[in-house]
This record gives sequence, structure tokens and C-alpha cells, in this order.
Amino acid sequence: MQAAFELYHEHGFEQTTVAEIASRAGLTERTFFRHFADKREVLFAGADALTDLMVSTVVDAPASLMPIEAAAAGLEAAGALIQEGGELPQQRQAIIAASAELQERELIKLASLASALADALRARGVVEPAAILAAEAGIAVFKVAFGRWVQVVDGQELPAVIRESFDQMKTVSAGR
Amino acid sequence: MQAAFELYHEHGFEQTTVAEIASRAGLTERTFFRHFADKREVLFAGADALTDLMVSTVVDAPASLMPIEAAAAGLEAAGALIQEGGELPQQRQAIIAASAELQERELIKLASLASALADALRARGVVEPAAILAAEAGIAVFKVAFGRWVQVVDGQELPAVIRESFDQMKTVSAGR
DNA sequence: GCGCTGATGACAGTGGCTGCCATCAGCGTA
DNA sequence: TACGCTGATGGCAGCCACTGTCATCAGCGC
Repeated sequence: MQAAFELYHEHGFEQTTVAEIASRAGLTERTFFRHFADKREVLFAGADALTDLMVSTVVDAPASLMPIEAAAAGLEAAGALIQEGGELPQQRQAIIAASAELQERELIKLASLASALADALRARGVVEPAAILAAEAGIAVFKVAFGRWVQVVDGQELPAVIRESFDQMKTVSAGR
Repeated sequence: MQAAFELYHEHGFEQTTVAEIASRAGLTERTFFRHFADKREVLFAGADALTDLMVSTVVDAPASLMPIEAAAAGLEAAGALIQEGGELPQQRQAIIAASAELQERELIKLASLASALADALRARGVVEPAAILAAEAGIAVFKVAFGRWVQVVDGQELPAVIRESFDQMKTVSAGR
């Protein structure tokens, strides 16, 4: 993972071959593919932990919370976890932003996150179509908030940006 | 396009080689790649027309419409265009649903649609963060509505499903 | 009949990814 | 201690998506 991260940063994702990554890591190409399904997956290795935290936060949230609020709580928790990564998330995002292939992979990870979020909401007793809509809307807010947080120079807290974006979404979707 | 569509339908996307597509179409593999950037792109050839229709509808919508309502109008127009395709959209979606690679490509097309939608809203004078949020929320609604429309057997109109989903989203995101 | 242009064929090459088999270190057990 | 098992790795051949390059060829204006 470290070797891949360095090489993607130095020469760009597409200019880096798996052979180079394996070589720097002191392994063979074959072994690389035993650890990662493909060349992109290296950058998304920690996604499961994020999903788990979000789901458990949603499931354990007070029953009094409305679906969209439970989703917000889960995504704020995920945001807090991301922020613990220091400057790594920003560097990772810079690599992703430079490659269409990686953006595709990120989008499907977010779609998987939305699916898990919808499941968590259903576990709270939320029925369709509210579960899917709240999940998709929540992920949409998360995408926008994360994008803002990555760009901004000053050290605003990611969970705060997420919460603020949820409030703005409420206003926008009300049509006012 | 027709050869690819048939083969993807008959044997699945991943089991189909470009050589087979080219052979059925009476061309060489090299010529296939002169018409389509890659093996997936064949299924997304008509996406530009959809984007154009959505954008022009949003730009030309009455100035009195709120951002989310303008987005809804644009996406309903896109839905109407899709519905003109007869049973093709459903068949296409069945192929996509069977392949993770194709789902990735579809998601990035939807992200591109969201970006175009945000631009169209900005052309209406909508400022940030309302433009991005309304665009992302609109695409989220569109995804859900399209998913419902594809599943449902009876002949409900796609634009009507989209409009209904927008209303439900309003309720959900209000937290009620 | 001539030259231009755009589309296609043909071919070699790169690199991501997989299947298969050999090797080897660690480890429990007779 | 020797044996056998297991899990991780190396090595290798091969498939296929995709690209660069050059030759060919049909159409078309002159």
C-alpha cells in the first residue's frame, strides 16, 4: 500500500505499473494481486471500516431521530473517522482527482455506502421509499461536504461541514 | 452498437470479447476502438443527447422556479426522452446490473450529468452551495426513480415517477 | 487520370489480470 | 526428530483490452 501510494503520487496512477509497485515493495506482481483485486483497490482498502462505523452509528442512534437525521449522524461519524487520517485523505483525493478510472471506483464505493446506509435505515424501521431517498440524499450531501472540506485551506472540521451541508440541503430541497 | 448489444445480452458483458463484437459487425477490432473509447462505452453512446435536453430544459425553465424545481423539470424531460426508447432502456439496464464494471461507468456518467445540471443551475443565477446541492439531490432522486421505473411491471410513466420521487424527497429531507 | 482525405485493415507491442504449479517457512503431531 | 499439513509466495504461460504505426483503398474534387 505504501509503495503504491508513493508511486501514484510521484508519477501518477496511470503511469505507474503494478510491476513497479511490487518491485518497490519487494514482492512480485503476482503477490500484489493476491492482496488487492486490482490496481485501483489499493487506494480504497480502508473503506470497510468507514462503512461499519457509519452503519453502527445509524443503527444505534436514538429512535426519536427522523431518517434523514439518523443518516446525518452516521455520516458525521464517518467524517470524524476520515479526519483522523491527517493529511492522507487530501493526498489520496488529489490522486483520485487526476484519474477517471479512480473516480469511477470511488463512485461505486460511495454507491455501496449508500446501499449500506439504506439497509441501516431499514433496520431502524424506516420503510420505502424513505430509506433509499434518505440514504441517497445523505450520500449526496456527504459528497458535497467532503469536496468542500478537501478544497478549503483552513482547518474546518469535516463533521461540522457535513452538518452544515445537511442544513443547507434541507433548505434547498424544500424549494425555498 | 447492435452487435455489441446482442452479444452482451446473449453471453454477458465480461464473457464477450471485442474481437467477437467486431467480427459480428464485419469489422476489425482496431476499427471498434476508433468508434468507441473502450468496451463499455458502447452502451453509453446516447448520453450526450440526454445531457443536452436536460440542460436546455433547466436553462429555459421559468425564472420563477426554485432551483430544485428547475432541476426536477430538467430531469423529467430527460425521463421522457428515455421512455421514448421503448424496451431498450430496460434491456440495457439489465446488462449493466450484471456487471460491476458497467455500473462504475454508469455512475460516472450520472456524476457528469450532475455536474452539467449544476452548471445549468448556475446559468440561472443560482449560487453555491444551492447549485451543487440541488444538482446532487436531483440526480439522487433521478437514480431512485429510474430504479423504480425499471423494476415495475406496469406501464407507469417515468416522468411521473420522477415527479413523485421529488415530492417524497421533499418530505424526507425536511425531517418529517 | 491525379492527388487528397478519411475510414479501414494489419500487425506488433504494452500492461492488467488469471490459472497453474513449484517452493518454502512455520507449526502441530507421532 | 521426522513427517505431513497449511498458507504465503515465486515463477511462468497465457488471455484480452487497448494503443501506435504504417499500408491500403474508396470516394471525390479537379
